[in-house]
Amino acid sequence: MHQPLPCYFYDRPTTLVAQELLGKFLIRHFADGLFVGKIVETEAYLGTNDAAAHSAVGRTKRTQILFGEPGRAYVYQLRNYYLLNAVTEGIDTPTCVLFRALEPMQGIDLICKPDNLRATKETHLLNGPGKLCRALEINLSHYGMDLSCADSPFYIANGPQDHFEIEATTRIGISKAVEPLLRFTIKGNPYLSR
DNA sequence: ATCTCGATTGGCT
DNA sequence: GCCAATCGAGATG
Repeated sequence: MHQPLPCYFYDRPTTLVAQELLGKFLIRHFADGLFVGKIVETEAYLGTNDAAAHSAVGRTKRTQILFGEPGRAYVYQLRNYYLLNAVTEGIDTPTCVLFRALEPMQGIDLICKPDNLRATKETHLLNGPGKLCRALEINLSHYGMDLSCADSPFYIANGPQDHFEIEATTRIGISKAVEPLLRFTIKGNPYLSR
């Protein structure tokens, strides 16, 4: 029923993919059931021409997946947290989209683990790139995972045909390439970060 | 081996 | 709004 988006969905300009991922579903398989979250906030990282992108300095062990096939998961660690991205565009184009916030749609009881109890409000459970990975148990073991495969622990699928307005703002938490409007949100959605 | 820094978060002023 | 926690990647020696 939740059909994964094909890998060619990601093989397009990253700013477009970042906007089109809004409203899509992230499906997470847990042993106890299925969690579904709607993507409500993303950021585009444009690779070689983007000083804020990890791949701006070139190919490293950490960033190698960005140079490969679109539709894979780029996961990396920042302090105590993991952050999830989807690789976009073609081979040797090291671009990606960061998943920054989800609106829970189904299976919210599956993610109310001890680490998340402090987030008493439902709107504060998945409203940040580190928080959503913690809640969904996403970590470095998912580095390079195929986001277009229904057998993966999690993948991206179409959501409902809702109408919403996309708002573009500056990206959060970076010190280089601050100006471009590469953060995209579903305008007015209550589950956004910040 | 050592140093610097960060696509964050939570707590405090 | 400010700041510390905390730790691996990447750069440098």
